[in-house]
Amino acid sequence: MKRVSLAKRKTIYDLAELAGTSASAVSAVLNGNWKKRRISSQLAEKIIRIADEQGYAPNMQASVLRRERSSIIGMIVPKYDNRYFGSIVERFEAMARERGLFPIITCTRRDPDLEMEAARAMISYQVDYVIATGATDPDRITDLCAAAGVRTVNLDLPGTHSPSVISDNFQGALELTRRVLDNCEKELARKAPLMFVGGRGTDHNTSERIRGFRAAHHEIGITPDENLILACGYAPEKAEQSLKALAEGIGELPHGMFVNSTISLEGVIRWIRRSDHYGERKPQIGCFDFDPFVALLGENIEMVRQDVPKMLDAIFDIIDNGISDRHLIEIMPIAESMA
Amino acid sequence: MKRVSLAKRKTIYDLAELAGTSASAVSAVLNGNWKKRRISSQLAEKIIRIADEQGYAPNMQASVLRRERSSIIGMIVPKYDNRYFGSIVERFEAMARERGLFPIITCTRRDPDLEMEAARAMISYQVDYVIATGATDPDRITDLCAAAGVRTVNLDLPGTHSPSVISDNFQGALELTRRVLDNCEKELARKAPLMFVGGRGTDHNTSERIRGFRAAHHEIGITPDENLILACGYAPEKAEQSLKALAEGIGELPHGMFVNSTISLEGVIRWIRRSDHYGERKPQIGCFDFDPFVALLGENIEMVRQDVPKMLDAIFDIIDNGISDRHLIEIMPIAESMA
DNA sequence: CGGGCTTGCTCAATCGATGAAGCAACAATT
DNA sequence: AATTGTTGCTTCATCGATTGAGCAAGCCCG
Repeated sequence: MKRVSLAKRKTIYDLAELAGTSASAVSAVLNGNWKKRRISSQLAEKIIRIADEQGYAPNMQASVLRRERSSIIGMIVPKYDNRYFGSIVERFEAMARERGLFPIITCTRRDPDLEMEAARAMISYQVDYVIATGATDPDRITDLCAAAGVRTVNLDLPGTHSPSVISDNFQGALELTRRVLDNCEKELARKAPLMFVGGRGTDHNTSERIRGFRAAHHEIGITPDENLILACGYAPEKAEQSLKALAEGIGELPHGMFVNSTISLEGVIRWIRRSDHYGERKPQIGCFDFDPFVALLGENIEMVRQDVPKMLDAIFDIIDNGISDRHLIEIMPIAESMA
Repeated sequence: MKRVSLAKRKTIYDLAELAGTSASAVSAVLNGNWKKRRISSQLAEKIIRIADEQGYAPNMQASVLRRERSSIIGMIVPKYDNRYFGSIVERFEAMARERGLFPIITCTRRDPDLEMEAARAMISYQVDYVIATGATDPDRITDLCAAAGVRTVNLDLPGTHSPSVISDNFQGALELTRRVLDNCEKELARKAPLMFVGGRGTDHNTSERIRGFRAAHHEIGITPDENLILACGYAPEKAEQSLKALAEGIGELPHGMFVNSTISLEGVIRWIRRSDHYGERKPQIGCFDFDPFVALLGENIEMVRQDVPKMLDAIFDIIDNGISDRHLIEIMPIAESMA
């Protein structure tokens, strides 16, 4: 394979020579702090013109190496396979760029080792901040980063060693469960406990949502059935298998269910279709997370949408103000009414 | 806000001092090329132990500054709001990491200016390669990068100044249209032309898909109706509006349609629900792109899934082998049968 | 006309990692 | 004993941008 000889990149020294001036003048001008350095506006204009003509792009490695701060900000994210994380990443990027920060994002597929490796890589690239989103062990990440002098914030799943921004899982689940219970009662003309499907029983979000799920039952005077709580993981297959096993075990399933994520919902809907357990009379569903296609799936599905804009406002509030108290900010999710 | 005094990061000089050796020995050992540099394995072990104890993380900015290659690879992507781009990004990251490359991803929201700005930023970070995915103007990106000695490959949408990997849009659309035509014929007991909804008439993919759409009509001896081809952009709202306008214009719409992306499909389904144009008898739909929830939406929807694994294999084949001929690789998408 | 101030620059050290060149110590060979 | 070779390091220049220190020229003031 022939390697095309590629253009040598221009440096401030090249520009300095072309402008008949010094590299430090060029640097000062292109940084925008030439007023402080008392460079004449004539020289400044000339340098800017030449830089433009030459298509100059600064070498950020050199710049970052020399500076105190890198202005690089890292985000760790579990998956790109749903709208929730997709919108988090998209908005994060935009907000970082607005602030003159360069975002670096890494997808760790809920793998604790990959999370640590990603954090280490980010440290090596001198990030100023790491946002750990939905991390399996946020505190390990925080500790690793802290040792390198890198601040962290947790998003979606909370940690105890750095500030965290999460959804108000209890209130959100309470409200969502209320709606599903209500829909069921209207349809069946009696009160009955629901199922809970998906998520990891060990993670904060799932346990808070289960707490809200229980509370909504108690509110209307019924006792949730512990056997109907299936925190079987997030994967669609897991949800499908758990429902299958439960149906085989107890015969008829409840007419309503709380599903812990769109990803789990995928498995739930598939099982409903395949097994035809419910026949014509579709169960009432509440999904903790929003997807536009789910909204189109039928009128029997309620959703809450986690408030990504507010969550990221809170994240950048923490970052912009250099807050490091280890507190928890909970953002109320939004109930989505069917179109 | 009190600023916690943060740990000073360890450098190879710190490690050298601790090990009673020189920085270059430390560098050689931690790079793994200490055999070439004839460092004794005793010293190597000692240095590795100390680096471990100290939680040393190399400064990649310094490293990249010094090296010839950065081993950073950039990807530009339009959106994170669908499974197609989500899986592209997720797989790209994994494959880059497998090769010891550090991936940097930027979402440009189909904004040509943002695309250029993102490319410039990547050049500043000394990326070795840029993958321009679904770029509105891939050739401008290629030219900008080429001027800085950065190679590019196009993904999803082709360019003419660098190699491109895209779906076989013609064949994919041909096959998808065949299926929908066939489904329609079975239902109506007669042949009739379909609608085409979504995409930009100016982009290569859309025009190729329209060509396939037309070819499938001709194959069964009917003429596609040019008035039924609505390349109205990708946004759901656009699709919804176009359908509304068309329905008002011509009265009854065809019983089948080709939808150019899941994002457009969102608007299509919403319009079908809201307008109740089709009543009980749902239209036959073919969607160029896959989404698991769409698969659950009903039996009247056919989809083709673009073959992301094969596309990325082709991309990395080009990268690994340093190919720069400006050729076009077309990957056949996969027909998804309903569950 | 000399001292002090301002303006408008340049010089040179620095950030941390890398690797070519060099050097000391010892072994092997003639 | 002198030469050559090998082993196992160290030294130092370098990558490109940044920035404190410094310096020359011009101006003002008493």
